[in-house]
Amino acid sequence: MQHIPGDAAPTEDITMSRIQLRNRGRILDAALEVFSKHGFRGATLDQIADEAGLSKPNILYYFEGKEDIHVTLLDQLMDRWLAPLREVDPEGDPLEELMRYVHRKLEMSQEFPRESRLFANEILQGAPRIGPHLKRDLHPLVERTAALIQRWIDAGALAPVDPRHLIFSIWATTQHYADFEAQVGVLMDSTEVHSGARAHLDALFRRMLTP
Amino acid sequence: MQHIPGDAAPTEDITMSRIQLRNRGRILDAALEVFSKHGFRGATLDQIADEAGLSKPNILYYFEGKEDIHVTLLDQLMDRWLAPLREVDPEGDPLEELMRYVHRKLEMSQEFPRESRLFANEILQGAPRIGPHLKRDLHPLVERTAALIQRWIDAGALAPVDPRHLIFSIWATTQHYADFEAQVGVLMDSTEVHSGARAHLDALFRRMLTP
DNA sequence: ATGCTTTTTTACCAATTGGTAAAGATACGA
DNA sequence: TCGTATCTTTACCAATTGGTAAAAAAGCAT
Repeated sequence: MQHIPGDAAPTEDITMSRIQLRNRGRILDAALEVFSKHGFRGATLDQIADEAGLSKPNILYYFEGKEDIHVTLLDQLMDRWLAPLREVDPEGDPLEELMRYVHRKLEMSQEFPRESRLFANEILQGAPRIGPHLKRDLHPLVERTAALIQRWIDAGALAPVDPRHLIFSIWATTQHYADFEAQVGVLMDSTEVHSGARAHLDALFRRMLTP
Repeated sequence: MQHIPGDAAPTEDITMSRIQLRNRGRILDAALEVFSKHGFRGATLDQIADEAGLSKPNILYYFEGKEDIHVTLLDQLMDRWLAPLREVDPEGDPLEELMRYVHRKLEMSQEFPRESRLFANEILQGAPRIGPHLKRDLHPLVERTAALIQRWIDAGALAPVDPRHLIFSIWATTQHYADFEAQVGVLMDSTEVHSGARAHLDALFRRMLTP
């Protein structure tokens, strides 16, 4: 009688049946596919329903609406996306910690290109739905990391760099391989992209950061 | 009697009246605004008409349809976008030529953020309309430039880099400031973005490329 | 002014969109 | 196996979408 799925669940899932778990999963995966390809406004519920193998009304049984699906997707994404930055260890070797971050970001771009594109789409369109999220979660995390990098620089463990711009450059170069895949694919044989990118970005940032 | 504007003009404008020139300009500018914000599928003719200060049917008097506007915009853009790469001078000083390219790309990202986002949107969505254009125009240009860079490296004038990945990194880092402006704006005071980016990218690529 | 062309508006479509109501089918515990 | 709660389908909407037909209004050369 309760009909949890779509209803604005205040505390979110108290319990979810196996069917609910499976279908919500299918829907979110289908939505990731469609949203990452066409952006929020360009995606349609029909496309998502088709991709998920469910009827449109059935999808609206599990989610309150198109926006609900999109927001759920972005929320889930944020955690996974910020994790590598959180794992930068203040106690580790500065250069190796940052290089590990570069490599993890590149691997994520290669392993989760749809997620990268979903995020890119949202930011491109002015971050209308994820904006507050960025301010609340991303901003303090970047501040903390920038301060850490600055301390490392002051200690002489890294070459002097603007920490925030460095972070931007890492994001830009790694995500480029996912977000601009259609362009990269035209210009390079896709077999050599992976290893080539790894070696190149390693050299680029190692040279930049070695004192 | 001829009604040139929207009609599939084979050789394009033979002559265009002042009104045609003005209104086509207005429409393309409005369309750039809307397409760059919402992508092709997310943009509507009504929005474009509104932004242009013209009625929807009037817009369809000047262009064959939504797609025609989009393609026209992308065609115009490609020339401007590829110009800096074309201007890399094989006779100039290798390092300074590439640094000049970096700075020009960054300036374009700052001066024409809408164009950058229009392009990013198109690529993100798999380059459905500009794909052939990329293969025909961009690919040979990149090949040529990559070969030039390789020659410079072989001559010992540049540090050894994968030329294509270097080009990707330049594109990624410079366009990031336009395409991800919504994110950059959350993380940095917008007054320091411009000069900071310039100094940072100069250091990044100079360090990377200096033999 | 006149007659012609170019431009703009008004009044429409047919298709697609996100979303709903309610009946029907299915699972599942007692 | 029965009853209840969960899940799914069918049959719809109202709003928006890209686009058209045709009349009305400007321009403009003579």
